[in-house]
Amino acid sequence: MESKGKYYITTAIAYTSGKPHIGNNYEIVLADSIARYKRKDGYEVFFQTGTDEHGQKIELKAAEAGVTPRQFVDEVAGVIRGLCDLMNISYDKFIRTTDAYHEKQVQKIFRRLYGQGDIYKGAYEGLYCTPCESFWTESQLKDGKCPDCGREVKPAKEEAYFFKMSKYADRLIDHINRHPEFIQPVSRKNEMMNNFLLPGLQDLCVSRTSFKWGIPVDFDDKHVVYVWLDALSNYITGIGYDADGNSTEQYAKLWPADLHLIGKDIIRFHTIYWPIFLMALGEELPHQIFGHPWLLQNNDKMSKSKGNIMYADDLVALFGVDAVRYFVLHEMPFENDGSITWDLMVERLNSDLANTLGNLVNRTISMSNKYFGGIVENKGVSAPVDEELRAAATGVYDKVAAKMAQLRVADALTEIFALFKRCNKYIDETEPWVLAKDEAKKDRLATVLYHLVEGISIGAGLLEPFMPETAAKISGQLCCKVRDFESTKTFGLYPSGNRVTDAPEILFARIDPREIGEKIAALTQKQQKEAGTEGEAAQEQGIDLEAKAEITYDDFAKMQFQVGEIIACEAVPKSKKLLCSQVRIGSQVKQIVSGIKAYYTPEEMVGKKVMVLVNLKPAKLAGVLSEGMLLCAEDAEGRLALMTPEKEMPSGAEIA
RNA sequence: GGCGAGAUAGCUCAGUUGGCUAGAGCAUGCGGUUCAUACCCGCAGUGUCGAGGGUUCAAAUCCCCCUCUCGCUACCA
Repeated sequence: MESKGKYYITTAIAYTSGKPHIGNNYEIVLADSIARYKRKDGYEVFFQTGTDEHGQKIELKAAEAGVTPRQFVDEVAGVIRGLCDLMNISYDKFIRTTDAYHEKQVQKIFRRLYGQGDIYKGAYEGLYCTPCESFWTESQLKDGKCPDCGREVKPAKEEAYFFKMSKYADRLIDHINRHPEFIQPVSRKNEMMNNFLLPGLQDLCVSRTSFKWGIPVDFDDKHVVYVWLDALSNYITGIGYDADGNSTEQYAKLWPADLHLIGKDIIRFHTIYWPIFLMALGEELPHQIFGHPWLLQNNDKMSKSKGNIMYADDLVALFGVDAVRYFVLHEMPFENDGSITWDLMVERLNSDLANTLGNLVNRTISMSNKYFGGIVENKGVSAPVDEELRAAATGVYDKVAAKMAQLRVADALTEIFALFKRCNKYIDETEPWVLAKDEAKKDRLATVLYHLVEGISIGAGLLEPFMPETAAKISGQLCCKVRDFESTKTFGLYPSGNRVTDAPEILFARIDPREIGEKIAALTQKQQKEAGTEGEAAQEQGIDLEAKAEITYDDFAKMQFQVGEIIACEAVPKSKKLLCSQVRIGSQVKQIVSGIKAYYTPEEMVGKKVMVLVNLKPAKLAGVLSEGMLLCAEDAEGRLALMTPEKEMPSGAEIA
């Protein structure tokens, strides 16, 4: 077949901090389907995926596990790659950000951007007062001087490198406006424009000194390269980019990427920072970035303590690879988050895979064996009903192509299944078992079965990119090759006189919801047990913060913490997140506004004893005066928990 | 607070530039059939198309306003 050109597709690389769940694997199945489809459609596809392996979080997790970061990421990257293989992902390249060629290029890229002035050395956390040994941000300064002692402050020694984002902002805005397809879905484009580009881009800090597990800046080895500059570069280093201008032929051929497939949470990095890095390097921008929605369970994020994490390997063990592929592809809408529940999955698999498709193949083959000893022969005795089947079958490719052009994979699948449904209907219309009773209609019967086999064969050919194993199984049972796309447009290519298998295997067994329910319950329990036992100790995902500058005891002593009792609380009108509390501290009552409405109702606030920062300068929030701060702990998802004394303490008690 | 998206049958959702009895799939009920994995085919539904107002010969579709969800974002002390 003549090549339609190259097609370079990537997924986001997976962070090697732990085993990914099905919500993460969804993306790679989607990418794989697109890659397989394009390949089969005549493109020279290059499909890259991989793992993102640097960062402080990994450094800490490795320490916790008592291994080196390298050992840790080797282990997790192996698990991730194993899941890819399990899901039958047809990647051409699996890149790891710890690969030597990648690290070397990232260093070169950094050096080059520094050399040309796009990256400059600055101070990360503002200004330093030497006598006080304190860092200050500009907003903290008093008349440009140390708010503490009133002396001059100097730029900090804790330096960092920054990238001049603003320099390229206009060009990027222009590019986005000229290429409406650049950011998909379009609603995301508006978010990026309105929230970041139009208000003015901040320069981005692109190095860290607070941890070591990263790619060192080669001319200043206190610093490691910021993980995003490192990670994003994989899209070019993986295909042979060289920052000194000696990029490979493969690079010349493949870049720019045709599609970066990513989750909606990292759209900002891919549609703003990445294009700007590329501009600075003088490289072309990728054609399209698609931020897909999430696969959620009951509109809930998956978590171990809820016991509702679905892992690809568990699902595959329960349902099989293609059933899982089918489910995630079919259930994912285009723009909104998709939901996944066990009930939904069982229902889908039973109705679409077992009933519509599996049973169709099974009944067809079984009739061929019963009536003709497995020989499928076109005797050419046609009837008007045949024409509809023929038209339906040969028209599916165009319909699928139209959907795929818009990356509407779920809709493409629906088109293919419409053909299988049409085949089932055809059986009803032609009633082979009636024909079989009449010797004179034997040739008509043969023709009908031939048409059916042909319809199934075409369907299988179209199904291959999405469910490769199933397509192979069907073709195996029909004893023919999996068809290419071109041959799905012609009806009657199944070799007449061919013999199908005499022992058809069940393609997809029906699932008994009760039986599967028990297995699921076992999985849930196992997860909760793990979360319960290990969760409190080492297994708990720790949270790491950017290290702040050291402070003295005097700094600490300046803050007045006391126990406060909430005596009244109400929501702040016109605000989404604020609660306004009246807090009794000793004999005085302060009004304090806090952004915790999402986690506490005003009713449950009342009566609580909480930790209050009392001597904070009052400020207005949403127009309401706030005279202090309620202290909260915050987890990785931003959930908040008020700090309360562990034993009963009177209001006003000092916390020190 | 700013910007944006959405609210359509029991469930998941489609509904192009306004047009005629508002659709699909699944689930439900009834009928048919028996080759097949208690499967397949047909029929039937029910819907104040979130509330209210307006433009129009005609609105789920355009305008205004309201309610509620959701996303991104903010110096939420």
